[in-house]
Amino acid sequence: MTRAAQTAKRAEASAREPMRAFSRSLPMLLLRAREAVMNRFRPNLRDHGFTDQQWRVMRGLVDNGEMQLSALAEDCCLLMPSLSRIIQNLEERGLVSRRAGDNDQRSWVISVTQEGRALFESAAPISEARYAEITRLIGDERLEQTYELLEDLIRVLEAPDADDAAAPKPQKSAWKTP
Amino acid sequence: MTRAAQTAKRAEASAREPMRAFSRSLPMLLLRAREAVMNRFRPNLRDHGFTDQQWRVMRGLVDNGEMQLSALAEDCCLLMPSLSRIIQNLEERGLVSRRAGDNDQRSWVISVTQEGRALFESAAPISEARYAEITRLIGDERLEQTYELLEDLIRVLEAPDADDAAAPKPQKSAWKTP
DNA sequence: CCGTATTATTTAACATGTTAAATAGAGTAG
DNA sequence: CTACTCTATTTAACATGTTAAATAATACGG
Repeated sequence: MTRAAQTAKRAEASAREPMRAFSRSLPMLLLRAREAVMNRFRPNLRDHGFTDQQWRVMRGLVDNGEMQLSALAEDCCLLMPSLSRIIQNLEERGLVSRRAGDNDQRSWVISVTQEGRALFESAAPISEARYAEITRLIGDERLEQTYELLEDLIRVLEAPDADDAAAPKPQKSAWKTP
Repeated sequence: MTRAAQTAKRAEASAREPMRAFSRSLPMLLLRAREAVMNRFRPNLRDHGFTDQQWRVMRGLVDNGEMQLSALAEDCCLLMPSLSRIIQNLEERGLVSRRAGDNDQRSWVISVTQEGRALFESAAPISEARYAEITRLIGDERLEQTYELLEDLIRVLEAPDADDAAAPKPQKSAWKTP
């Protein structure tokens, strides 16, 4: 049976079955896949003194230059309370610095220091090599398919349903019932 | 340009570029995809008093019946220290119980209590409905493709490389250099 | 200009992730 | 049987995830 035929057969079967087996459910597969990927990067990150999240922050800042905290949180997929602590940590280690926002005294703008950039650059080549290794193991074409499916998945699920099933955020100026 | 052609073009390009943009890298896409999926389930889980991980444990136990702690950890993708605390919590709430292993007094065997099963079953239908909703939004065929790609990804990355790049675990009876 | 609502960030409290060390039972060579 | 080694689980310590509340600055209607 071809792969396409297998896919079609399962798609047909999915209408009948109550829920996919736990270990093979979409949430578990995404969790295991991410763990499998991160396990390829972690030894290098740890060797350079970074947690996963600290590395995401450094990477975001190096890629984008100085950023406001809330934008950095969005970019790194971190909640503000987590990012707040992470920045404090990185700041104490002299890897990032902050300045007040230009037009808004509530906001902070974060950037990497020279030391931060140097440490990042000492770790980055091995991370790139790991990424190339992963690409080689999966194959370019299959990896591209994976990118596209995941981006579609994110786009579809982050958009609110027509019937508001996912508890949509209230709009900025919510009208009140008269 | 067809989707396949786009895929091929990007695959060709990937050999040149140093690393995919941070926000669209495989680790970030997997993280965002999982968050997007879990956000569909969380409101229901919280309504019933479960964290993500507590729900995984309950689901694993209901699916598989009583399980040894270490097997449960593997099944739920949890580290033993985390699972140890989670079981203590669920035990205090009367949702699971433990007994000593049959042949090994070090091990514990965990099972859901009647109350645990009842609470699980009160939350499960809405979770199933959410899964069906996600399936509808993505489409059966694309979801099946996603399952296959993720399972491949996990299988390939969890297998140790030929050159042991991912720090393979030492075998049970490691021979010593003579 | 004032009072109020809104927004950016931080803090608090508890659950989990992560790594190392501690505990205790099981297995094994001698 | 004893000493040594492994193995299953727990504890400890610190970082992050998550939710609610606190702070402080901004925006806005009147």
